[in-house]
Amino acid sequence: MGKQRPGAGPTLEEVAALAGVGRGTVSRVVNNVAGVKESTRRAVQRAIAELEYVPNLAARSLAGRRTDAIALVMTEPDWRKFAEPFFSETIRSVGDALTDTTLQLLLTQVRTNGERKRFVEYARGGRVDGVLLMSVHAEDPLPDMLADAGVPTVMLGRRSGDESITYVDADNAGGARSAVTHLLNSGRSTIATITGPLDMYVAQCRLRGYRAALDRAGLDAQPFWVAEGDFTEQSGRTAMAELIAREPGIDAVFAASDSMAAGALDALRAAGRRVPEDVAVIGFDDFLLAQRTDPTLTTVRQPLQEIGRTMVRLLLEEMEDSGVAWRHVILRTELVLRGSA
Amino acid sequence: MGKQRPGAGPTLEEVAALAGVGRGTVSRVVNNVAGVKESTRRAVQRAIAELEYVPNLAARSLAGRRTDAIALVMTEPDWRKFAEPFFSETIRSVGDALTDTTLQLLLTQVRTNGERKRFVEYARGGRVDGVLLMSVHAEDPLPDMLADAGVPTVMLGRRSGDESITYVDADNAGGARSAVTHLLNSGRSTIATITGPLDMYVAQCRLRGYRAALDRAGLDAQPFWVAEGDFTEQSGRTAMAELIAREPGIDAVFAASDSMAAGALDALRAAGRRVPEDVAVIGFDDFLLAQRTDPTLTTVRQPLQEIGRTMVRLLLEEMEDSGVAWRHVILRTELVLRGSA
DNA sequence: ATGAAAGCGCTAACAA
DNA sequence: TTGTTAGCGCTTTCAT
Repeated sequence: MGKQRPGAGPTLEEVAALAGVGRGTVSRVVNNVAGVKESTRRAVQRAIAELEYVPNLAARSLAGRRTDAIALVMTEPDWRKFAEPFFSETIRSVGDALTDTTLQLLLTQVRTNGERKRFVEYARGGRVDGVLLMSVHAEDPLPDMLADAGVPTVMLGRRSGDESITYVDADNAGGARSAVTHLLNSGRSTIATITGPLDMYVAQCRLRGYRAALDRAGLDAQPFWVAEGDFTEQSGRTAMAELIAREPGIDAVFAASDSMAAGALDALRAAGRRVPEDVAVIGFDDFLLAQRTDPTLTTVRQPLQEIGRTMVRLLLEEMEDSGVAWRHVILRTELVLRGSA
Repeated sequence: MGKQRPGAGPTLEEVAALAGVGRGTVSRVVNNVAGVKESTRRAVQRAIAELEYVPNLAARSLAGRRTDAIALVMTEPDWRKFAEPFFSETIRSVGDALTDTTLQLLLTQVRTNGERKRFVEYARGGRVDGVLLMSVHAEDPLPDMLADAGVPTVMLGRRSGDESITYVDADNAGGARSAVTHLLNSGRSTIATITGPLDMYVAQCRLRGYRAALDRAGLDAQPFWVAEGDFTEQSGRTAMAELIAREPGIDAVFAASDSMAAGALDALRAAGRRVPEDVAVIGFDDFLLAQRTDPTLTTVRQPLQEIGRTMVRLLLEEMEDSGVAWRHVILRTELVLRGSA
């Protein structure tokens, strides 16, 4: 049945003995440090293979260096959201960005305060070299707890306009503005919006962009053109139904996520509206559409692949020389026309 | 900007000095070991608070005991599946089962062989006390690698009928049988099935159950009544379209996941079939429907909450006294009638 | 009830 | 190029 407990395996010392060298040499071989005669290296490797030696990671990180692990944290109290494509896509892009490294990616869900506390102890305890945060709500104290503990931290998105932690974000206001401007240019004038949860800065920004575009066109955004969702498809359906009830003359909708856009589309069709003839719909990319049969929705596309890469890069830099100032990176979005707007 | 690196915090020794006690005593207080005078305990706690002491987890696990962390691994090469509700539900149920413990749950995605290797080193290196595996394909060597390394391991589902690793599974064959029997009892006779990927034992079992029910009724399962999907909604749509083309007379469908059932429903409606009047549909619960507006599909329900609890319980036991024989637990399923069958 | 001391297995600085 | 050694911060006997 294998060994008793992990940690019951052979040690560096036993390998050294078998290979007839000192422990230092074995350590050098294991860590690929230059300056070991090729023949000795070979002998050590043979001993390692023979004993099926695996370094004890606790000892390694205690002795000084890296942990070789980083955590990607989902601070989302609503478990249903874990199934949103935005999460799986983000996880994937971060995983991809890590393929060339030896870093182990650990995902963690933080829903309750108990889990928050447990995770902070885990991170402060030095079990990870750095932390990536996604989907952070405005009032979440986790980023500051981590920063105060000196744990290198990078967020995907920000909690407010005045953020003192390194983050990577998409140009949400700009993306929303370009979407709505596009709708205006196509001759639409009664343009509703379905926002994300307004306790999230990302949702506020997209709403701001929507308003800015209308403003610039000399139009007043009517309060009853705005309905709040929570980024899920279901909430898009509900919000759209409400909007139609309030203002039957709507001829365009900007949804702050494309899950919500898909929901809105459902609701519009259920109400007998033709899309895009009667109503044009634009969503903000959260990658749902890539998985759907009907990829006709126009979307504001976030460069998620690049967001993942950038987060990892910033985190590695912060791990390298911690204490440096935080940095903010805003990535451009792109309007992808696919026929429904 | 906080401390330099994690691990730069105060040590046990400094706490001991400040509290005027020995290191052993501080250790006892931190670990809630009985046999410390109440006044001393208080003094130590004050010192801990004062210095904001957090134990170094690497040192702790090196010095002997637990790691206080377990990993939940998704061995799924197809990243799209991460968005399936089955995963988020499983994660949630395991997380819930862990609330009363001090164990940190780490999620890990293992898609490539590189990631597999990296994770095995992580686990063998003693960074987790145990591993939970979900969605394991038949040919995946990961479970054996972990077992050989002596890492306590529990799987959700099994890779074959002859599994030598502890697992928890639903009664897949039985659930499928009861579903199809129900359809037969309702007077249906041309019953198709959409299977999961047949390289997964779970899919084979559900197919076997389907066949068994037809057999028992004296019916022959026609080969062209069977179409293979991959558990996703999209694959359900495709498979259903194919089935209709092959056999227009289908009056019932058993889908091996309810994501696929939902897709099948779509395809049926698109083809002008009325559900359940013309065709009855039953899915195997993967929890998609809980999130949908139209919860009318009849499903075979797996007790996922209990599956999560059971996996955690078995893992804890295995961590306790490792080396014990493996155990298999099969949980009963339940047919939940909701109107479409 | 508490202090002292011996490691846990490794890395890194220092010698040789 | 390689061996030796001093810790890393904690748990855990063993005395006291």
